[in-house]
Amino acid sequence: MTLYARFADHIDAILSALEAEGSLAAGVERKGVAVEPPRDPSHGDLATNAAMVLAKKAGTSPRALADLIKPKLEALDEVESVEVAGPGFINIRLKPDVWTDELSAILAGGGDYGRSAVGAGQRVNVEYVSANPTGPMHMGHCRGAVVGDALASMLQYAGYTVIREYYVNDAGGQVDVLARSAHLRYREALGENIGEIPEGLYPGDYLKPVGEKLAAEHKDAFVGKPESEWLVLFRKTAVAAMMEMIRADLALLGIHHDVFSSEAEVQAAKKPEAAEATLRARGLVYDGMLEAPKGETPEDWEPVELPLFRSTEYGDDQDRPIKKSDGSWTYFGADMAYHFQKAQNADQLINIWGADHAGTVKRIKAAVAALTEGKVPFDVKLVQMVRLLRGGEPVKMSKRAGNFVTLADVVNEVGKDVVRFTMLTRKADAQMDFDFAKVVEASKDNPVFYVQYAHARICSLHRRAAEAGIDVSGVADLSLLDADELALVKLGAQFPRVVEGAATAHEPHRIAFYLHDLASALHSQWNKGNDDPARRFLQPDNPALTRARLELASGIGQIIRNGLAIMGVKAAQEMN
RNA sequence: GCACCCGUAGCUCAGCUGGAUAGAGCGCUGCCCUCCGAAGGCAGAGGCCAGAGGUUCGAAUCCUCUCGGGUGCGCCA
Repeated sequence: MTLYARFADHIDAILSALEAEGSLAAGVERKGVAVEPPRDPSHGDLATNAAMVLAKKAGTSPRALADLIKPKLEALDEVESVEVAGPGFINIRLKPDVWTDELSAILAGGGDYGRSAVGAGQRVNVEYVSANPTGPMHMGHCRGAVVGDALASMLQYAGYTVIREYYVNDAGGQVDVLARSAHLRYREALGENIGEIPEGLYPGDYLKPVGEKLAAEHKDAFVGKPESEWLVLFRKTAVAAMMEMIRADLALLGIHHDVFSSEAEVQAAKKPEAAEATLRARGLVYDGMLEAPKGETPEDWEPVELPLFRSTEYGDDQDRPIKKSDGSWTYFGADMAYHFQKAQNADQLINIWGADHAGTVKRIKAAVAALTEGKVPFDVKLVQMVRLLRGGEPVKMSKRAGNFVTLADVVNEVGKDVVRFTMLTRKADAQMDFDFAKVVEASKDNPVFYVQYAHARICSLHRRAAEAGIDVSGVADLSLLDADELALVKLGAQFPRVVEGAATAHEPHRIAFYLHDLASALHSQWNKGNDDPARRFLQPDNPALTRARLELASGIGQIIRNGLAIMGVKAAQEMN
């Protein structure tokens, strides 16, 4: 239980006591009452808005209610002083030993400090990456991969049971193109001169091994044969090869999914039919005319009758077709069934999608709401584009030539940890620049470096203490820590709160920003030692003080490690 | 035409699901730096949170409208 949760309970108990005494109207709704660290530390350690939130409903004034709460808070062991301020805030200052105890709790908790039970074991399905199996991962996929993976880890840390899932789009036209491209490479492997790769097929060299494999296994059995004889086989083989490649690329980033779901299997299992039947029975699927798109109507527009899902019922702009005029499922028709399948095995769904799919969010949300009757919360996080730069200049890419920047290239150049951290230094829905030169820069304006450096400094302290022969054995007397040092503990003590907030908001970037703040505070404390040697962590003449300060450093280091672990980044022991 | 995302310091961005005097880095100005670990430190200037209404004890945050940017918009995936 966090400090904040503990005080929320205290406040709750105090309000109940006031009700029992008759000094507060009974049964007042307490929603909205919060205990938070005040923005300005001079206001104290904790603040509650209880008096302001409840005053009106209780028919009293905020100050009057605050004055009733104040003495009861003052009576608590942990509380040093209480002030009523501003419009009715109650500011609480805690005794120093609350913070030294918290430091002990950090050290005792170790890698588990900051874990939380807010998730209460709820099953959350996080679907991310889901890149089409038509080639290697490129940088366009990278951010979603990292955000999704960090989000999944963070949810686990916050007490959710997480399913990491990848949806393999192996049923559409694109994988047919892949199969044809593979057939070309197959003929090439058999010695045929295939010349230029025709427009519309995948030109990448990565299909050569697939062609070679097919040639070795089937000799010339499918040369000059109609598609109907080989398409299914070639598609299957090529998709499997692509997925193997994609998994390897993801492994470079430390990403491993629990479940790979195949669109083709969803269709083969007749899931779309089942979803359609369910919705038809409730009048949510009907056969109707698709409206022409608004704005400029295309000249070749022809109204056709199709089975439509009544997504307008759930706020979409238009009802959406679930089948094409040839009777096959639309992407949406299958995706709807797929989400229904996920929802049957989870209490909550999260999708990480590229921002280019923003236009389809409403319909899939509508589908999930309809199929689960609103019982399964479903969040779609849109991840914005990453602009690749090198020294401020945009990196040139041409899709046609197939020379896009691959994820593997980037990871090999700057390293997994740098990629992962950098991808989390911005809100997911904000655009981001990724500059090869800047992300590896050893300077203060590179948050990756700044956080790692703080951790490395902490590690070095322990090495230095040993080298200097300072005796740091025995139990540390944490009461030797001064106010500035305790301020560092206070910031560290916010970690559990940050994790909970970030987890419930599905915003892993908050961990990165928090770690930057924490690192900044550590560096700042460190720098005080430059002007005043008495404030350095290592005090050769004072082993007891050194011991206490090393504990402080260890605690901060632990939190940095825990935060980095959520992000999937390894903490550096030293900088090179 | 419609929908979605966005508009916060000169620049790049945070802002803890509605809290007190709106923050950080870069850049700028002025001092300081042979320091436990170089890859700097401290301080200062800089804002009508795009604009206008509304909701309430209280709004950068929620609602409506306007302006300005980005993206998407047929049975594609």
